[in-house]
Amino acid sequence: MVQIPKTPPPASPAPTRSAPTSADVARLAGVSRATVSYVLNDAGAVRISEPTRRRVREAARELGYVPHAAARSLRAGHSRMVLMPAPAFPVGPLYSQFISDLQGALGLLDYTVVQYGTAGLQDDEAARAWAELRPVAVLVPGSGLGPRGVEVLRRSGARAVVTLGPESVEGAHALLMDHDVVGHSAGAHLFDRGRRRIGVVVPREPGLEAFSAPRLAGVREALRGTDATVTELPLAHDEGAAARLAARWRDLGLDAVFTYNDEYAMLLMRALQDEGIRIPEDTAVIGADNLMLGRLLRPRLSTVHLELPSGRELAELVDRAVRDPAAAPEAHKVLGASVVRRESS
Amino acid sequence: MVQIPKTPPPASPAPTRSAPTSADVARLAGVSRATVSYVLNDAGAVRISEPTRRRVREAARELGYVPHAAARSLRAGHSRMVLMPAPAFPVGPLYSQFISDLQGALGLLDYTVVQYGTAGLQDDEAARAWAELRPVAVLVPGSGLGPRGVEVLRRSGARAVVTLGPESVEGAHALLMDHDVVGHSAGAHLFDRGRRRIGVVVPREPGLEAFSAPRLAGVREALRGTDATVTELPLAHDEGAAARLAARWRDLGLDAVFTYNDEYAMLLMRALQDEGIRIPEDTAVIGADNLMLGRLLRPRLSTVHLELPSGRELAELVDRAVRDPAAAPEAHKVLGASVVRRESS
DNA sequence: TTGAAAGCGCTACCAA
DNA sequence: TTGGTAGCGCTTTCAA
Repeated sequence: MVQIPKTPPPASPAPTRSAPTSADVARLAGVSRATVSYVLNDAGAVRISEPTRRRVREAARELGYVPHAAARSLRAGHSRMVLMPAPAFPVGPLYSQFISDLQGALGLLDYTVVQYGTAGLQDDEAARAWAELRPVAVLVPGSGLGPRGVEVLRRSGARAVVTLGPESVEGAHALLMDHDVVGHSAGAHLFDRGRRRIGVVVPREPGLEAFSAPRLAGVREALRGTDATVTELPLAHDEGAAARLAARWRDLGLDAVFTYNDEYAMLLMRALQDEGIRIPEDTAVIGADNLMLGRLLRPRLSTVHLELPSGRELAELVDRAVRDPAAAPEAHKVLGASVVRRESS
Repeated sequence: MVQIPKTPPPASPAPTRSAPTSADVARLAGVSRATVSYVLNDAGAVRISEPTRRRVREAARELGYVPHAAARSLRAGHSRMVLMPAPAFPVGPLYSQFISDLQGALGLLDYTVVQYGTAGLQDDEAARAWAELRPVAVLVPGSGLGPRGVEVLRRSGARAVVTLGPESVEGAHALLMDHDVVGHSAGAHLFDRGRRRIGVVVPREPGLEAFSAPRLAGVREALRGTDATVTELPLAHDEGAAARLAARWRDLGLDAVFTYNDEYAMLLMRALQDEGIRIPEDTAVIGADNLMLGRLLRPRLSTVHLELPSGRELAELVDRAVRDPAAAPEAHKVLGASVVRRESS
């Protein structure tokens, strides 16, 4: 890093006097703290004269008063914070978009979404860390939360715990996103296209098993009882690995491959084409996630389009659960999948 | 959404009795709240007998006691929360990775990173919302924070405010990530390769101006005083737009193009190739961000590799600033750029 | 219409 | 070695 000298060392901004409190505002406005609270929260029950209101607001503005969320929620006994663990590794545009939507939708319902950076904590440990913040609801993607974690969160006052993952957890609401439907769609599609010796790419990258295993299982399921075979193809997301796999492609004798997602499809297609294998004549290829890049490949990539729940739907589920925390946990199957056939299959 | 009936409506998990407090633990263990606090925080100054410790821990475990972060930090007068706004739109793998690293590094220094979902709040409004949480430090990417926002945060007790963006803000530390170096590298490279009529893709997507404008400016800068020309090419990230741009490519008479990043490069390359334009013979192409996909394109994509600061470096800057909040804000230029030449230029 | 004061859960000082 | 207690900043009930 290159230090850039600031021209005039700016007067250090006021020797870190601590933050103004409502008492400071009260003092400056010449009223009590209660009055300050009434004014700033637009308390309906109490009538405060207009001149007083003005004085209070003025004082607050002058001091740069910002209420202290911790104190407030301590007093109130609850908050409107919805907590999610921050993803530990880069996630695709699909999921990012989903999070954004969800944040927006929950924001409309006056919740505040907070992504908590849980670096390396495991299960119950993580649940405890989250519970310390006393969120009103917790949303957990993946399968990192067990029944004990759910229990910890509920006992600490979380009125809704929602998992987004392959299976439901005792005591928690569940948005079942079983990725086997993705594999199922892909497998059925390839079978319909007359393919019988079907490869399935399984990423070697850690953290992806949660998705890859069900997708593989879905393919198997779709082909159960047919004469088609399924071959598992472990593959790291780098060129070398793809080239090595492509080199033994003819020996594998596959006539189709489901590549886990569009990015692995691009990787593998490139390697196969460099190897002289024709797509789709020799090998049909289908990806998943319906990313933009699939349309840019040649041949254009067939893919499985994922239908995630809308942010609004999930936000409403959370809100319902918060309002009636005693209700039995709901479990919803929310992952839809549809094949987008292009040229590669 | 499809409702899946749970087989036995599970006994609603204990009529939401509220969370156990340290007083509950004390009562159960037959000690005072002070003792509970000492034991659970391993207070060094005080010696508690082993049997007592055991009783306290046992009681805490039995009740599922989790300390209340708000109460704790209210009492302590500070927290170790580092707050960042959650990105409002999907960001690339580069930035996601950076955030992850940063979270890890700050975690090692015992900070907790929280991404705050600031849906639609603007500037000062957002700053105030963040300030309510009384974070010890605030990290703000982009240019959404003005001097007033910084002031609000500092007055509310934030000991470090760090901006990650094109320019430094009065009162805040700055990690200057001026993307003009990216454009500069690209422009210089294309010039060195003998190109003189240079196009620069400018994404139409909102939210990207913060990056695209400096990248464009960098190209201009690199070519200032030469005989080369720079042509701005607005482009939306979809096939149709790319095809339309490609259709008038020959009229544009460009012999090189810097595509903003690798994804737009892929989009445009595909459209150009479909139009029969040879790369790099007719038009040289260079992207940026050095994504995996560039290596998979044919011809292989030249790109500008971005050197972001490591998470550890930034974490240490934050830590320094927190420890000495009175110190004059530092400004560091942290964005490095180097050309990775492949086949497309 | 406004103020006094209790108390949310926690920690740390001082006393026993 | 342990307990009592004040007080962090806020809201809200009760009194004036």
